[in-house]
Amino acid sequence: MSVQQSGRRERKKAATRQKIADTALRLFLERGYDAVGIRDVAAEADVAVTTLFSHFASKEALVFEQDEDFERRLTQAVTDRAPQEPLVPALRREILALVRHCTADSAAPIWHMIDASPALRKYDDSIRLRHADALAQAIAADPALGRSETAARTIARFVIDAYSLAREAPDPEAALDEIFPMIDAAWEAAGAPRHT
Amino acid sequence: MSVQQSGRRERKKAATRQKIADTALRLFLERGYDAVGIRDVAAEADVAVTTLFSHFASKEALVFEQDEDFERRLTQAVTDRAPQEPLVPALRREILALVRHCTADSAAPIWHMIDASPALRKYDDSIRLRHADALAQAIAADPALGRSETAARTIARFVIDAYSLAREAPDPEAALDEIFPMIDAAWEAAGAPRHT
DNA sequence: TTATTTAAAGCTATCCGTTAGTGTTACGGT
DNA sequence: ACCGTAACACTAACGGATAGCTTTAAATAA
Repeated sequence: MSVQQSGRRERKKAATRQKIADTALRLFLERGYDAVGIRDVAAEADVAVTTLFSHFASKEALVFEQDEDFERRLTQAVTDRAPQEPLVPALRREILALVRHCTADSAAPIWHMIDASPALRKYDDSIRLRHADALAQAIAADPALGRSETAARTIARFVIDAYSLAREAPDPEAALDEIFPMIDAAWEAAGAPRHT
Repeated sequence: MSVQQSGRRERKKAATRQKIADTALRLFLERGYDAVGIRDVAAEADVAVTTLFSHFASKEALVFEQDEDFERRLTQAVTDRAPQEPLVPALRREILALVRHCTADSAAPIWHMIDASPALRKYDDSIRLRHADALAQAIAADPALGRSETAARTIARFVIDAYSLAREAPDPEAALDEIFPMIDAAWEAAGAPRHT
């Protein structure tokens, strides 16, 4: 039961996963998401359909492969911020970085594809909501903030809203400039139940 | 082209639709959403599967039959409010009524079923987002409010968040008491670009 | 080394939601 | 009475996803 980190097995598994993801994204961008079937992806990646689904939970998940650290980055923006740095600006910085990342030219075709597919949009929405839950937990867990759990959940949602609103806005950074003062005001209005 | 409201045809169509919805909801509550297939519902309602799908766009839509006026009620809360009544309290009243409606004992089993099914939760989330778009339009269309389109979209999202957060909270009304002051602060912070 | 265990991948067959194609019935307008 | 068409039915299939079982090959024990 030695803890071999880089056995051949795990490398091969990771390679298979990567090959599937790469193939899928390539085919999706070439022919369109709806025009490519799971069987096409599996055949082109030279794996069985069951293997594909042992690596990815659904067809949509193939597209959001890279997006995995979104949740981690947001929660770390809360937990790893400088001592006594206020919450909202820290979150704003991270959201700005994330929005820039997904509106960059390199990511544009992918997000264009997502926006064009109802199934992908729906999937994106639902993972964002799960991210909001994680963010809410991180906020609620910080005793220095001293807000109720409801306030934490609420602000977490608002921050996720900021991300998706900015992503869809014609000028994402200007949208954030407008939304975050609103979030800040909401956060202040939530008050600190006990701060003596 | 007379506007016959109660032709036999339309009555029969409505009856068929109602029978399908009733049958579906009954079977779902009896045996569980996942344990009942579309073919089961169609057989029990004595219609063809294709007929079922000509009345409802998806299996999930069968569950949200009643919930159709959600969007209309919210947008009307904006457009039909008393002259010069501020926006946020009007929205708060309506959200409170909607939350009470869906947390009432009669609706409890349905919402329990929804919360238990990932597919239904996802569907619910996505229709709420579409409702937010409609609400944003209603807000942006009111010249008396004088907020930017981004601010309108943002507040609309926040209001929808309030609904779903309250619905899931242990004490929904207390949650609204906490969330709406935050929304109000956000709305005030958005300011009125031109009000002279 | 050889043997054993176990994780990864494969194959087959199928379920289930959903849709296309094609009729058939019966209501409504003329 | 006639015709157009809306509602519904039937068959067949498509595409995503899964269950059950076998095969391959890496890790570990002997």
